[in-house]
Amino acid sequence: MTQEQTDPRHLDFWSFVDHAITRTARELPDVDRRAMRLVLTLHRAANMLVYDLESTVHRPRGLSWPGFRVLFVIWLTGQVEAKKVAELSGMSRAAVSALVGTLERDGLVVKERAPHDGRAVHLGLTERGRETITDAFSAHNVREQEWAGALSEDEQTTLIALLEKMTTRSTRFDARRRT
Amino acid sequence: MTQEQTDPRHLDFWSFVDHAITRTARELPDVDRRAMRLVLTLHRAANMLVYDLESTVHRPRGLSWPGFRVLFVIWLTGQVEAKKVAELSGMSRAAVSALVGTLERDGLVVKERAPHDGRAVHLGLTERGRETITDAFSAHNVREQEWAGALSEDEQTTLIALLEKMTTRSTRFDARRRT
DNA sequence: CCCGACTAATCAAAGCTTTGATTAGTTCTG
DNA sequence: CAGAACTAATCAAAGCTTTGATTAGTCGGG
Repeated sequence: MTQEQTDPRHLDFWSFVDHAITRTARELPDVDRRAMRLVLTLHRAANMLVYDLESTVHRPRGLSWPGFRVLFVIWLTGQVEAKKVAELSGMSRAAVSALVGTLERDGLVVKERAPHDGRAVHLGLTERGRETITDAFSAHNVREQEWAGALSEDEQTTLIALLEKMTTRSTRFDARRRT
Repeated sequence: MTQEQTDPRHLDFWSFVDHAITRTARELPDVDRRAMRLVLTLHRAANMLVYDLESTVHRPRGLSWPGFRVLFVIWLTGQVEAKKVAELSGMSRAAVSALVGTLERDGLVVKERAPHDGRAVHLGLTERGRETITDAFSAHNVREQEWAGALSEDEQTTLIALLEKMTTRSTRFDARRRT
């Protein structure tokens, strides 16, 4: 019932995925190892990337990662409804609402009632918001290039295509999305 | 200075990446579009995957995504120090400490002082913890297979290889990692 | 033996996220 | 035109995350 335990002391961040797959397959023989490795690897890659970008680029500029994302969306769309920002950034409306609170307090975003709909709020950047996002995005892209540079251009193109294929096909089995 | 704004109302979650790249390249001509697309696509894929797994598999079983990850690591390693769990799961020690608090309260994890080091805490699963993680992981893997099934086996293998290459090479430019 | 350096865990404060309820404003329908 | 149905935003409560400080225990050198 209880699995035999090997000594975990030799494990580290890098060897953990292999260990996890081997051991899980022993416990649960029906497991699809390839799918398991795919999800573990994808999750880990995204986490590392975000942690690195946030700590080297955004926090030093006083932005959080979600704050950067919201600012980025508003920068690219101009005046937008908060609802749209939530949809485009993949966040919940409540999260955007809270986030805009701090961005407004920090003088990066302005909020005003929409002219033809008393419920909606239109968001826009302040001058300082614009300066912040262009500076942050430039540094962000430099760092992105370091990450992408681990792969050849063809490899990058392939990776993008595979990720896009996986996400667009996820609608076929009704993957849950934020509404 | 201020960019001309197109009407953002026609934009949606799927078209946003293309729009973002086109518009950013217009504003900041030096941007590397491929690197930009890579990071946007990777981040989005990982988010969709986690959101789907968490809402269809884990929340219905009373687990959060981070809670699942911690339980998973303890399941695979047996008795471990909290520090090791943090290292293997890629979380901070403080996060693990807080998370273990709720997992212990929910009767899934037990905490005991390490025999030969009065500072360390050893973590283990309760019987209920073991039942919970095996049930959750089985459902988790079924769902993973749906995601992976969007790609052929060769494509899955390629995707895994590219992600691994990118993450292992990230050490070459000193990507920040949690310590 | 004891002091200083180190290390494990936890705490504290601030911020972000989630779901579900609430408030306010709009639109459809009879 | 009034009420019902709907929609945008916000609030509330609970949980997770981060960094930096604190507490407690270990260990090596003088």
